[in-house]
Amino acid sequence: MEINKVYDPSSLESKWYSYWLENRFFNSKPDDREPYTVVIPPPNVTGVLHMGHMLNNTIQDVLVRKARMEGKNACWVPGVDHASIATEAKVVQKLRKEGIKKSDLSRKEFLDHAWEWKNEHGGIILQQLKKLGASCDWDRESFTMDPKYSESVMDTFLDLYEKGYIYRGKRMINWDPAAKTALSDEEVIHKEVNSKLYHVRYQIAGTKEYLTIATTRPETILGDSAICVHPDDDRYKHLLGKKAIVPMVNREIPIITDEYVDMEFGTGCLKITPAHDVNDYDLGAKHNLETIDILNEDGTLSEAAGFYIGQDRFDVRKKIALDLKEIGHLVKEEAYQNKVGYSERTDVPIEPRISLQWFVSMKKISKPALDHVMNDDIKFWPPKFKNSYRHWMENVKDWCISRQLWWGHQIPAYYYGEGEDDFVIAKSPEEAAKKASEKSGIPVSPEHLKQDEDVLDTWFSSWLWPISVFEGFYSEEEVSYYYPTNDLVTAPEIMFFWVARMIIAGYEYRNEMPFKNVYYTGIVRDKQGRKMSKSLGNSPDPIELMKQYGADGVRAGMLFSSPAGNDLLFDESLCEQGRNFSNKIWNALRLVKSWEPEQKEQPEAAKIAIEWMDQRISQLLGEVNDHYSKFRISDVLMSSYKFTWSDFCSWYLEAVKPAYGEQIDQVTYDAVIGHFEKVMKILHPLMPFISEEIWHLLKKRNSPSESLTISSWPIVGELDESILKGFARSTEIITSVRNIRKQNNIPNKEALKLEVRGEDASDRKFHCLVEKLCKLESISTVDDLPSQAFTFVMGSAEYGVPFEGSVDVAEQTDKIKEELDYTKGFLKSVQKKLSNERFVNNAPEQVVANERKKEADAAAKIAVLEEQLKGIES
RNA sequence: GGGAGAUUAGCUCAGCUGGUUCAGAGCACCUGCCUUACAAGCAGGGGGUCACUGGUUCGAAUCCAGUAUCUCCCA
Repeated sequence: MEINKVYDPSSLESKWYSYWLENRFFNSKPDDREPYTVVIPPPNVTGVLHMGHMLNNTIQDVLVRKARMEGKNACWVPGVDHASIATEAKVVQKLRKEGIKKSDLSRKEFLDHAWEWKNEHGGIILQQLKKLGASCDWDRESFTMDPKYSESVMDTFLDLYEKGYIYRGKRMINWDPAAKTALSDEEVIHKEVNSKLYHVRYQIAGTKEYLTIATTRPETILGDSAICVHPDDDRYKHLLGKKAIVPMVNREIPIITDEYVDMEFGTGCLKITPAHDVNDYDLGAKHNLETIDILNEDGTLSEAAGFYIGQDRFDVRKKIALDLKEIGHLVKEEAYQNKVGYSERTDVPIEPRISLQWFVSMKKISKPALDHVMNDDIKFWPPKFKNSYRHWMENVKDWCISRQLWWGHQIPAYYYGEGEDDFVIAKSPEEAAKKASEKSGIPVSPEHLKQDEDVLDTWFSSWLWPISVFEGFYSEEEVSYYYPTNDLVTAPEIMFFWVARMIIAGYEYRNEMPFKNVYYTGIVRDKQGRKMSKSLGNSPDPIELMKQYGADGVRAGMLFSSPAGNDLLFDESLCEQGRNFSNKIWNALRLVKSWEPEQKEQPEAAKIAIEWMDQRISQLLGEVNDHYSKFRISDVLMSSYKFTWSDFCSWYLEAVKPAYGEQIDQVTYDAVIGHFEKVMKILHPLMPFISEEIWHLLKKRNSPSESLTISSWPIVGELDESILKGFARSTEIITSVRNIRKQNNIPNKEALKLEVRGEDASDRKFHCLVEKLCKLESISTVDDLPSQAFTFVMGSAEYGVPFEGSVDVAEQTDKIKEELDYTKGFLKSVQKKLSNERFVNNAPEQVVANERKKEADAAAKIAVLEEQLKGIES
């Protein structure tokens, strides 16, 4: 059979992916096997595949494929979330291009457009994941706005409202003036920015005196309702009870005291704008201050401001500074660094704003979620994230869940009157009418009800993900089998947004954890350590990468340097390394397939190599299984990589390789195929495509049921250390002999002899290997090594390669002396330790015994070297 | 401002309860090789006061304290 010299993944990958799908290897139904469940962190429906997804989904696929091979009923549920803000923005933008304004559309018309967009362009990312080899059960694809899913969101809202966890209230919230919606605290990103501190003076009413405040947001003085100083601040004691006059608007506001004020900061005078600052809001409530909302929802100034009406807040900031200067109220401006909240989605500065919103009261409902993580019922990998989780949970704030958007789950609140409390929560207008009639005491018909215009935060639906994807609110059939899921693989960035809330929902609705393990991946950064982002343009296109290096190559590339929770400095050369690895495996196959076995005697070297390979695979499996159990996926890859390249290819295949022109014997051939199969099994979760391809080339497989994807994970056998040690020793001898060849320019073709003195009998078993891999004519045991020889010492055994012609005596002597010096120094340090009574008395017996062995070994080696030296010099 | 973590070879990182896994791996680098699977390769090789300063100990990369630098999270 002709096999290409270079591995070409392009056609093979699509072939195998289709094959897997056709044979429904990824589909799962409850049965009597142990389930292994993973729910995908649903990407944003507007999303396209980026490197973060690649890392995250590679890891999930590795875990899922391994579990599948272990005989578990593996179920990986794919899907996307509806991403209220992002999708709505996308649709608005698209409509604008078509000349349609959102404000000209009815809610229904807008949603029709949105659904059209979703059906045409939404969820591209799921298609892209197939290129990566993701073994999801695609029949289970979920969307957070599917009918059943939506119903569970409504029911949850209803339930939590009835339990008293959901309330409606006027609060200070984070307002996104671009998206014109409220946001939760988690959707605000605090960034350090260079801004200015404006010092503005206010006249004291009825005097010629002034006081000066410092603010980064001078436009908000139009909404000031007090000046606050520290009660102990002697500078201002005489002003208490007086009033200050707000510049420009000339409003008189009280001067009050509160210990909240930091006397050291600025001038020690704090202006209070309850409508536009969280802390000021609290102070305002405490001191019963007027709240003057000077901003419109789009961030322009409102009528209440009195000036600059309709102008943008940032334009006004510049203008008011000039105008204040003009009237002599701007004392100074200084450069200042402070943190400003930005919208996670639209990246505009957030405005704190008071508004009527819906909230989930978090304190009580989140208690079990804190406890079960802290006691490791749910394990975090790496565990260091428990700290920040606890911190967040212990200081959890109420969750603002209403969004002033249309795309999403419309809040099931129905208003029947103008009063703040004139509403009911219901699943349908009919039900609402019934409830409203009861509540108000007057008959209300559905037509008279007005449903809340707002939709729910997207996370209010995705927190139900591990339950709702199995329709767990309506049927036990699937959820009782698949829930709790096993492993969640996600980014630490959404620990609060999502992970914490899923845990809360899990305990609230199933009284059980949603997953047993949470594996936090690192962030994919570029070589310079910068986060990969669209705006920086420093992220490669994953699809292009896969074209270039093969999906397996990219998967390996992602895993090479991704210890759990550590950021990954991505470099394309890692994918290149992955591709090279694919090619290495491919060529190992070419070698094996070039053999045509025949009935003949098995060489001794092959027999021993096979024995060793059995052991080595068992040893590797032990390591790999251990790494998996600790979610050390990059170590799984590294162990498998080194094993395959070095042990399997460089040592094993070379050891069993028939001599040129000869054929291999059947027994060895069968063993090699068997080992190759095991290697493919071990590599399969990491590199599914090439391993499946090779699996089918190694042997004719008669039916899809014999595919690698659904084959069984190999069993770890009993370890025989003597074989592993013996082989390791023989590789050292081989390396030494090769070294002699190299240093003395002895061509490979020239057969050499090796003479040995003082070797253990057990080592002779491996002589045939040494002979073969060093191209030796013979190995013989002698009493004295010839003087004309290149020599080396291992332990107390001495090896020599006899050499015709003259040996450079001086060079040989130097070499031996160097080694002798080192060994003597080593012996001295060991003896020093052993002569220390406190060491001998305090150290564990085993440690002391080890030191004694070191001493004996070193002494023996010194004896050999000294004798050698004598031999040469004589 | 509060908290968490990191600092080991040129780069990316292992190194568990202190002692033969103690100074490691992969990549990069250097030197030889177009050796009949693979130059996307083979064989060999050189690189590190384990950030710094003290302490505990018979013994410290490992434990403790402080210092410096960096990263992240929260307010």
